[in-house]
Amino acid sequence: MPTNEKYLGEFEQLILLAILNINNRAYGTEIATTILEKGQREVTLGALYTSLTRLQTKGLVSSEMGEATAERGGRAKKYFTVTAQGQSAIKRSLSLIKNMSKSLKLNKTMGDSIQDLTA
Amino acid sequence: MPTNEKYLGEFEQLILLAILNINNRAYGTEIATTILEKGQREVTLGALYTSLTRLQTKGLVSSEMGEATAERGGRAKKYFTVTAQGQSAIKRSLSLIKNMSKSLKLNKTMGDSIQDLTA
DNA sequence: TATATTTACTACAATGTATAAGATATAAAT
DNA sequence: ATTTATATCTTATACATTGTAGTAAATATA
Repeated sequence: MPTNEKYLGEFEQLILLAILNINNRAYGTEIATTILEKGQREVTLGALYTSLTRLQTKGLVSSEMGEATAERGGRAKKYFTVTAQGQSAIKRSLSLIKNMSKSLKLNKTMGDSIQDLTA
Repeated sequence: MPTNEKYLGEFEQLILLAILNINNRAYGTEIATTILEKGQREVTLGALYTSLTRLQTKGLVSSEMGEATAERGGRAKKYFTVTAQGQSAIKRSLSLIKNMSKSLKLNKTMGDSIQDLTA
């Protein structure tokens, strides 16, 4: 595989999708909350920042420093944005799953679920 | 997370979907070919068998030994089937991605792609 | 100074991937 | 018929990448 077509883990997918859901310029806690609400999945901030750093190293997200929280202060926020390369990566990842899941012959419960995804 | 709700990697997803595409009772080479054709992605057999063994350890697939290839012979095939637990896992995994990708505000190219996936 | 808020560091577990070796049934050769 | 060759398939081993969490560090406001 070419360098820019490397494997994208599920957690990385979730993070990219969460940032896109926030419409970019998203910071740690905000991303974690989005994944919890939309993805029904808890994440620890340590795990999240580790992945964000790796995604940035791979050029899939960029970051810029912001301000501290207004009410109570604290450390400055770091805002993340999905790069064009990141969009290509998530797009490719979703297409792959779509291609593999369509036209499956499954039991009813499973079939409905897949149909719901690809209909 | 409970034990049966552990993380499912992208490659593991592909393998489960490939076996389902074959309608179960699928063996190594056959699975690799399916992933290549439907997923547009090459896999080495070594990587595949390693993952299959792990999936079986987790109870997501079961296996049974079969016969050798008719024309040319060789080692006996090992047939894999997705278990009920495996079906639940892939279903959960696809639902997660669906929930995270719907109602995204993206650029046109990206938007069309996602819409195509979740419409 | 105390505390809430957020990020960075460190370490280990799980998953992805490939190369090489092993096993075995048929085909071919003599 | 026995041996040798070869195609077919699986196992074993090793290392890279990604997932995850606990803990420490930084810093603005109360």
